[in-house]
Amino acid sequence: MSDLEQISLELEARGYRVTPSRRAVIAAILARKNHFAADELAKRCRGAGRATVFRTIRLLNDLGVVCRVLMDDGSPRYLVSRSGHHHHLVCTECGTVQDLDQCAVSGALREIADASGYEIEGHWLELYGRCAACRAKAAVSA
Amino acid sequence: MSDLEQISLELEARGYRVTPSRRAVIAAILARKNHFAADELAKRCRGAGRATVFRTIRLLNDLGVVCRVLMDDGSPRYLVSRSGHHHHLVCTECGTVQDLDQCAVSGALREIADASGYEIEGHWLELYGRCAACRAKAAVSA
DNA sequence: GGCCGAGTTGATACTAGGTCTCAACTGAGA
DNA sequence: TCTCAGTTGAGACCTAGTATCAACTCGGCC
Repeated sequence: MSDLEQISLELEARGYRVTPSRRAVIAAILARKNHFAADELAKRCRGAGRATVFRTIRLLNDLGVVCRVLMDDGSPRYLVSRSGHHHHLVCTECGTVQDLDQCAVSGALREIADASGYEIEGHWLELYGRCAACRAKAAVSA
Repeated sequence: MSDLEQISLELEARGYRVTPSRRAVIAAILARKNHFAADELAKRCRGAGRATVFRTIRLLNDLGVVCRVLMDDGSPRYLVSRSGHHHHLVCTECGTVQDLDQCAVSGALREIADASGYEIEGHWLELYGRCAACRAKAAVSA
């Protein structure tokens, strides 16, 4: 079963209609190799209007099909990603984004909660750096 | 020495002029008890235009006088805060923001760097939860 | 004092990244 | 077939800024 079909089934299972516009947006998203800006997708995606593209991205975000990444310049991007709680490693050179399996702060949260009196409900973490490939490239050219 | 004077001196030391507009923006910022939106400040601050308010906030951000906090709904706010690397604990109920002394991820970063091959250069972390006061209030009213 | 030039200002236009509105369309079920 | 909720796209609008540019300010120099 293709990813498109899988996502369509997921949408139907949640009571959403799988319309041509939504299929177009999903196909456009799946065609992207790495992250994308919502507006850029709206421009490329001839099969759906801007509002529909934004709505569909939000829908897929709720479904856990895509997730939002904040780049180091603060601009938001979207990424086809696994669902559930995870974080991202963003390469500041080539822009690739890598999922992080473990949650780097889960251990520290309890400590912080104890110290501050807060009941911590959520957190937002992005890591920025240079990926192995870019480092290797830099080492060769240096 | 008042905070306003201290910041003015800091600006002068860096070669910036301390103009009436800047003093008005700084005074308006210092008058805020908690975080504020840049646009909201621009509306309240009669002594300076919108562009100047945004420029001054950026300047103070560079100086480390204020810092940017991302609320849990994604909207940016500014906060008079200590300079240097630190994170924030945002109360999702009353909106107060508390500085976090320790960096919760510094320990985990090396591990992640080793596992991923990334050279980690920076990170962005915000924590969201309910502060002690809001929890106490909820416990009483329950 | 007058001049110069860099720094600063505010109005305004513009941009990115979205959300809201609303009339029109669609499609599943009665 | 009718109905009605879900969906759509155009376009207006919003927030959070940045860019532009002519005008202003101020310190230093003659």
